[in-house]
Amino acid sequence: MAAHNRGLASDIQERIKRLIVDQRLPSGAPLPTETELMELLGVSRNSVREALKGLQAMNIVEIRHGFGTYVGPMSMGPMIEGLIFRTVAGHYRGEDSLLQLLELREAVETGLIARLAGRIPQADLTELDALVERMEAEAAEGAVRADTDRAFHAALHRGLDNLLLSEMLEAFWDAFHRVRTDLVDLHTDPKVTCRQHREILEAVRTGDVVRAEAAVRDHFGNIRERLRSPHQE
Amino acid sequence: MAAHNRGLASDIQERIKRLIVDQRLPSGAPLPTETELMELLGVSRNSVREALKGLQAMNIVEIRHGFGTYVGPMSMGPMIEGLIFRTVAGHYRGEDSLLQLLELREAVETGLIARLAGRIPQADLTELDALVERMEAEAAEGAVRADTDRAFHAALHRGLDNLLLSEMLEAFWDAFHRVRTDLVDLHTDPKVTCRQHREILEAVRTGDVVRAEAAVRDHFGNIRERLRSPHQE
DNA sequence: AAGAGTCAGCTGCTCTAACCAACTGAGCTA
DNA sequence: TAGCTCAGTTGGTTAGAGCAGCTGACTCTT
Repeated sequence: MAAHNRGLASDIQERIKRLIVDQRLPSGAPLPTETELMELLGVSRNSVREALKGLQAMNIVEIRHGFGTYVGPMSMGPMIEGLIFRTVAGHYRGEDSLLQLLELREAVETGLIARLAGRIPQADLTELDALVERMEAEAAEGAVRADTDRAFHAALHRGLDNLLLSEMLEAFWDAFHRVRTDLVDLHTDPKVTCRQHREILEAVRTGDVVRAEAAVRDHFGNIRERLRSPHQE
Repeated sequence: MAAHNRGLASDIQERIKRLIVDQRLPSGAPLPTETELMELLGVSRNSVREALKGLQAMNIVEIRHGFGTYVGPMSMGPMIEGLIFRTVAGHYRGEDSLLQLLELREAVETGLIARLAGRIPQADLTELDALVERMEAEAAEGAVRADTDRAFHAALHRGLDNLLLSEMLEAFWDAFHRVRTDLVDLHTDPKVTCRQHREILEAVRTGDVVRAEAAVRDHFGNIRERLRSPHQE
């Protein structure tokens, strides 16, 4: 039993969370209505709503106006928002928050590539081939679309069969991309980007762990260099 | 301008976030009181409070009863809670959520160790030595305290000079530890754990990248094996 | 009988107004 | 001067009223 000194709202949140865990409610399952919760927990409607707002912010519950309250997907969405806000706020204060975010991505992807090398399903390899080709076509026309880069990294990690890891990586990518487009202009050379993605793909295809790690480091190192110099306004 | 169709509370949250970013408010800076926000934004106190509850859940604001509302530390605290809840809920539904969490930690720490090898400040090395010794003393008496393990991993990554990374790793550690102690019993051999920590330390001290990576993988691999077999009730 | 429109009723959303509880700091007391 | 008290400020909680979105059954039309 926690949250005894931290206010009623926290207490209610804990009780609702317990309700979900104890009853093994899956994502999408309906929760009691506000009125029911109010009677069930013996608190006012307002307190119930404030508690739900907190849970909603963490994607633990999902509230649909005029319909009901449901167990949320518990995705990493809120973390993205939190990361973005933290990074933006830090950036404006002169911190190197965007660089820190990039280093985080680099650490995870570097740590994973060894496990991926030589173990990617054929289907995913085919998709990655198509993505690199699309990337090269887009590069020839000027710039690589953000979607394509995101899809490449997502497809790369699909073979891990680890939903948490995939979501986390996509969250980091999203946060980085949003802040990057809002705040700084990186001027990466699209052709270099393509070459680096192809290198990563070939390395994991052949199962060459060392080469794969080097390729990933190279890719991120490229962005990191661009990030270090020309971004202070 | 976003959040026009997602309710008043979201709208208010966006406006408060903008207030923080636009005015470059650092963590700990005071925000307007509820009454002031209510007048400033032209909404009822109730709506202001619901919006603040959401921001509080993400550590973007910090509310102190009878004192005021302040810019929050924007730490990873909420993410820990979210991760824990997600992992616990997933575990009870029969998913391998705890294993996924461990793999996430493994990925990050493995990806970082190469950057650390040979570059750890002498002061941190001294502290790590002391921690391993403490760990060995505790192992001799039965079991290694969780604090000690946490402190080792924290000290290891201090040299990175990346607050986001450090906080994220500690968040992962905390979430894993909380779920592990609540849900499963791993029965790791304390002496083996000690040996693995010492191996990691020696590898980074000598700057041997390959050995360091192997040591980290070995350490996590050990826990991973214990996790795979005997945990379904 | 089949389709479209309407409406009652659920649901969550917002507001107002009052009072409770925690903390601070000025002023009083010893 | 040290400590206490208390008024004022801030957030916490409750209550009740009315608004707004969604669903599904009912009705009217074809």
